[in-house]
Amino acid sequence: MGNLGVLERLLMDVLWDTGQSLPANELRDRLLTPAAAAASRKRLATTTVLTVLSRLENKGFVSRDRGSRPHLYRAVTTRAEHTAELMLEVLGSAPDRQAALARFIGNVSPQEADSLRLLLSPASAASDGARETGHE
Amino acid sequence: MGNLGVLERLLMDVLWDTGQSLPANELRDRLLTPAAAAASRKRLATTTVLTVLSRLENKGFVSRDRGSRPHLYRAVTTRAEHTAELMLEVLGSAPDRQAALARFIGNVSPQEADSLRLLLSPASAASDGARETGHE
DNA sequence: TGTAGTCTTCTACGTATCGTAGAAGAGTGG
DNA sequence: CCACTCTTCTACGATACGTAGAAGACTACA
Repeated sequence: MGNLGVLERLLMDVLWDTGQSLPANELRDRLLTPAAAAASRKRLATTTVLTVLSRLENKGFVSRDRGSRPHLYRAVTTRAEHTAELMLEVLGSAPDRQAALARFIGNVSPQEADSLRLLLSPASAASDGARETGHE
Repeated sequence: MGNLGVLERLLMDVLWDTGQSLPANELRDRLLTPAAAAASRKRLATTTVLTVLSRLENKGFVSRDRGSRPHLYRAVTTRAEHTAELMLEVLGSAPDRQAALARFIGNVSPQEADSLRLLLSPASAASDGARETGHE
């Protein structure tokens, strides 16, 4: 119980990219946008999108506003949260977390290593941490 | 192209736990060992194990010594490598890596944060890095 | 060297997930 | 109340995976 299919992920990416609540039709259209269309897609039926959105809702990735008439969908978490969660999940599934972390660190890019050092420095260690990195 | 099914993973865990090359039957038996049997499993047919091992071989997770008569199977990578690779893959799939890393750091346990600091400290920054953590 | 026993390969089936979408029902605006 | 839009239900094909039998390949011993 974690990962997403290709279309599911594509939709999440659209939702993540716009921070907004969008109706299914809008989402369908944005799947043709250069960003998403990288995966060379044709126009999908609206019902297809709705089906996938329902599945995403069940999985807890999307919430839906049933009040507005065309229902509005939005991502429940941010992409960063999702990514981090996945990483933690992977890490958690290893009995040898230390070793895994070592390997991980040994393979991130130097810039990322720098970021990590910064993020780990006492200054930024505020309990919640991780709020404003502001890139995107 | 990355992840493993439950049984596939169970087998990999057995292979990772023993560093050795093992024949299919031995692997079958070790699936009943407390460690693996946590997933409450009954004894599997040898062919089942062989099928899964073949699939793992195709996926590049396992290599097989066809020279020995009962073929011998061993893990191609270590679990730590695998875990790290997965983590990197997840991280790589995020356009906002910085933010993802920030979230990640914000949620690892304090001990792990310590480990990370250590791993990132100049002392251990030898190019290859990450070799001897020696835990397992 | 023939034969029993072991090991491997091939083939196959059931289930879950996911992409895909039509058909029919529910709600809304005029 | 009627046409149109939106949603829900149902469904089908593909793929991955757990599972294993049947048949063929190989080994070892008599």
